[in-house]
Amino acid sequence: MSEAKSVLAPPLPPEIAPIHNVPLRVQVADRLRAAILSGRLRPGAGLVETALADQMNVSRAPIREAIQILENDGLVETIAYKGKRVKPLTAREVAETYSLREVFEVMAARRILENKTPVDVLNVHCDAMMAAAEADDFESLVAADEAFHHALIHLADHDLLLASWKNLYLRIHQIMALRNRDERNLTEVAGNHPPIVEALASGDAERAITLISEHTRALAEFDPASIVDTQ
Amino acid sequence: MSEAKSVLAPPLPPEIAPIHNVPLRVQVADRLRAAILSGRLRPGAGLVETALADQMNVSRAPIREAIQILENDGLVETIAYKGKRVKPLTAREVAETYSLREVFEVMAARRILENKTPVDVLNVHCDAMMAAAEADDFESLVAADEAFHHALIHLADHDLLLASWKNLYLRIHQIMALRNRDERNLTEVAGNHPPIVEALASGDAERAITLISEHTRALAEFDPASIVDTQ
DNA sequence: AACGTATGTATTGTCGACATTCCACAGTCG
DNA sequence: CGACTGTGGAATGTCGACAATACATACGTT
Repeated sequence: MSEAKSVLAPPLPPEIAPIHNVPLRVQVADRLRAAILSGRLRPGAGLVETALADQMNVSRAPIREAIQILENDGLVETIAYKGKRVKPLTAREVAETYSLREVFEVMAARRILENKTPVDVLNVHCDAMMAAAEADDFESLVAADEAFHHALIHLADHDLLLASWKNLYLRIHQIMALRNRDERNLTEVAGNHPPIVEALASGDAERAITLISEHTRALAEFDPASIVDTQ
Repeated sequence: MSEAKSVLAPPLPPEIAPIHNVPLRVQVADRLRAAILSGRLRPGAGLVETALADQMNVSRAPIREAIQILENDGLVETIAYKGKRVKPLTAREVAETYSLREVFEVMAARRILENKTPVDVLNVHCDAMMAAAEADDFESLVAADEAFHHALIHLADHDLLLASWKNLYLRIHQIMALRNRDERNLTEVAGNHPPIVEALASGDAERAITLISEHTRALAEFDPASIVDTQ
C-alpha cells in the first residue's frame, strides 16, 4: 500500500472497492427485511429479541435497533412489554398502499412532463421486462418492473418523493411475495409499460397519467385470502 | 378500592384517569422533537448521546432509541462513529416538502369529493383561524391552520395518507419555526380557507384542487437565508 | 519540509445484567 | 360458583461498562 496514490491516480484498482464497516444492526435489519419481503416471515409472526439474539449470535442491542429500523419501514409493529411482530396486512392497507403509489407515480409523471425530462432510459427496463416475459421468468420480470418504476420516480428529480416511494414499495414487495402468484399473463404486464414511455416521450400528459393510473389499479387487484393470518 | 366496580359502574371517579407508562425513549424523543420543531435546536446542531444522557439523567439506551425515532421522523441524521445532528435543511428539501404536501392535500380533496364526504367540520377550524387572525395571535393561527389541514386529510379516510402527511408536516412545522415570521397578513392567510371548504361542499373539484394548490404554493415561498447554518 | 506513523480524544457500537411490565393461571375467600 | 388476589413466566425497558471506529494532532524518520 504505497506507490500510486498521488492526485491523478485513478487507474482503477481491480476489485479493491472501498470497504465499509456495516453495523450489526444494519446486517440484522437487512436479513430480517429480506425474510419479511420474501414472505418467509409472514405477517403476524412474532419477533423475540432474546431468541433472535441467540440465533444470530449477537446481543440484544443490535437486534432492538434493527427491529426499530423495520418499524420505521412499516414492516414491524411493537406492543410494549408484550412483543414485536411482523405487521399484519389488512385488505384496507393493501388498497391504501396501491392508491398512494398511484399518486406518487402520477406526480412523477407530471414533473417529468413539466421538465421535459428525456425518458429514453426507461426503454432499457421495458426491454428487460419483455425479455423476462418471453422467457416466462417471473422473478426477473418483477425485478425489471421495480427497476422501471424506480427509474420513473428517479427521473422526477425529487429526492423526497423517491424516498417516500421506496418506503412504500417495501410493502408492495411484501404484498407481491405473499399473494399467490396469480400468474397473470406476463407478456401483458410487460406490455403495459412501453405505452407509458411513449406517452411521456410525446408529452401527452393526459394519456400518460391515465395509463399509469390504470396500470397501478390493475396491480392492486388481489385476493384478500392470502393476508389473513394474525397468528 | 373495592365497592363500586361492577359491570355498570361508571359513576366517574374524580380524577383517577387511566395512567399510562410512557417509556423514557418516548419522553426523550418528545422533548427533543419539540426542541427541534420550535427551532430551539437548529439544523446542524449536534446531538451527543452521553451529554444528553447526563443532562436528562437517563442512560444512553433510551437516548439512542429516541434519536432513532427522530431519525425516522426525518429530523435527525447519523454519521457513524462521528455524531448525530439535527438534519440541515436545504432550499431544495423545503421546496420538495411543500410540493409533496400539495400532492397529499390534493389527493385528500379528490377522495373527499369522490366519497361525497361532508366537510362541515372544517368550518370550525376556519372560524378559529379567523378569530386568531383578528386577535393578531400568530401561534393560535398556526395551530388552527394545522388543525384545519389535519382534519382535511382525516376526512379523506386514508390512514396511510394521514400517517404520511403527519410525518411530512413535522418538517413543515420546523420550517415555519425557523423562518423569520414574515408576517404576511394573518387575515389573508385565514381567509384562504373558507373558499376551499365551499368548493369541497359544492362538489366543485377543479376549483377545490386549484385553491389548495395555490394555497400550498403560496406558503412555500420562503427566504433561503434562514436555513443555511450547517454547524 | 514531506511523508508516514503513532497516539489521544470524542463518539458511537456492542455487550451482559438487572428492572419493569404485562398476562395467564392458579389459589382463596365470600 | 364467582370474583378477587397473588404468583410466576416471558417479554421488553433500562442501565453501566467496555470495544471499535474515525479524526486530529503530534511525533519521528527520511
